[in-house]
Amino acid sequence: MDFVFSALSATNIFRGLTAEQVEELFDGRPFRIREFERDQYIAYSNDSCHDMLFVLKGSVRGEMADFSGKKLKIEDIPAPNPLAVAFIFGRENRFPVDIIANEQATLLTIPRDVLLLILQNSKVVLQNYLNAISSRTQFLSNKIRFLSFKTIREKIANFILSNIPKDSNILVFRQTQNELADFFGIARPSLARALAEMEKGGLLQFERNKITILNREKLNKLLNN
Amino acid sequence: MDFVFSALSATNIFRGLTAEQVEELFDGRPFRIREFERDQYIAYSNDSCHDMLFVLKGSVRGEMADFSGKKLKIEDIPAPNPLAVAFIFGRENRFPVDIIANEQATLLTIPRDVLLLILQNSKVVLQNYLNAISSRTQFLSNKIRFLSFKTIREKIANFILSNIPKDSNILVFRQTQNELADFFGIARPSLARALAEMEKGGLLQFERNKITILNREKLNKLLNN
DNA sequence: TCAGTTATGTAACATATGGTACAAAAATTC
DNA sequence: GAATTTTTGTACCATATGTTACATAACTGA
Repeated sequence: MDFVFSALSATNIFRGLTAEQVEELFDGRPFRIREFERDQYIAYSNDSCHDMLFVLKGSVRGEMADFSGKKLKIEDIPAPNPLAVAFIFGRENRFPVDIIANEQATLLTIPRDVLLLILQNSKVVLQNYLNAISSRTQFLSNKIRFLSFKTIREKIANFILSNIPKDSNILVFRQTQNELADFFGIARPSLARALAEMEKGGLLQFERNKITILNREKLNKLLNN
Repeated sequence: MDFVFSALSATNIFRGLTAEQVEELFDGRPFRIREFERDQYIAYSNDSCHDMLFVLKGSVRGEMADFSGKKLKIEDIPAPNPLAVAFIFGRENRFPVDIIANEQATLLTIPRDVLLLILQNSKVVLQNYLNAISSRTQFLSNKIRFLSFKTIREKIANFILSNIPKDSNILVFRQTQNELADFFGIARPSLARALAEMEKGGLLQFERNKITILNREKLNKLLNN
């Protein structure tokens, strides 16, 4: 049972506490440990969600099921990590995804009420929890902001200006053009073409995975036409 | 000063408490009231965010400033409502937007530490707060899901299947096609054309603002090509 | 060094969507 | 109910992006 608390103390939610302090916080309150086999369903999309889950061992994935039941997108969550932090609370507290074990996995289940008690009893955990959920919101906000750029050139300009060091005009990206194109949700040749056109237009120079900004003004302008 | 607590008790964060109970919770802890004129800046994008804000009177707006400083998008927040619930916590606790008064407005400022204390002292407020921030996450998740549909037909299929009553094949929408097109982020004639094509394909029938599903199968298929 | 593999640059074509325009239909106002 | 405004349906064209294909360049492992 010891490993439960030490695994928990390694999560972002209980960060800053020792295994002993975590154990103290639980103070004998109920939780459940469950084992899952590879490909076993842990929760179904649309299930209502009363408990907080932690992956203690192994890893699980979230699959977005669609109207006809076919799988769509995947998110992997390795141990030790909390699961769906934002879905226990909120108006529609249902799982938006199927949760499935990638391999033999150990999960911890904490009833929402117990979680609430813990949050009230530990300022550290409360702050960690708020941080986690807030970071997620901010992550999603950025994602939406990114998706709101319509043209490929806008996406490129946004990517460059967001990732380039403040004191330099050179950006070297680690991804391949293919990965970048996937990240942008566009086709690879379209990315190459757009870069080539921007080069022709005197905005930048590029060579494989190195971009040099030539005209920051114009790049900026692209983003608020 | 009474109106402060009664305004607060009308927000989703203090819902369920009377003005007196809210006052008790504050227990003399510090907060600040500030007045703003129309078009006055309340916070600048990228300012770090130490305090929670409540709009007590009037209304404010969030404007996303872009790299070159020009405005982009707008979100209106009327009184009485909390402001940027998710930005006080999290990794990058900075305002992602400029906050500007739409009219004469009264704002309440609560230091983060005081907020944390209140969250620990009131299970109701804590739960409300978690609900608020979770709902926002879920809202954003749905938004992203929606944005991930690329073609207009996919968007339409998703819209129909999400909004149609379970026991019926008829969807009547209140918006004009123009509003719907804006919501989808597409041009109005493109929406009309897509609907006409789907009608030709035998997926649905439509007439002004009434859509009848003819082939639910095919609509489903559109969403997981 | 060489052979094989992967990544990149580019071209030709197909297609989806945006922009514009306009007529018909419906709704609104007087 | 006539006049005006808004909404809808549709056509035409311009353009951005996807698709496919292929040649070249860079990388990788023996």
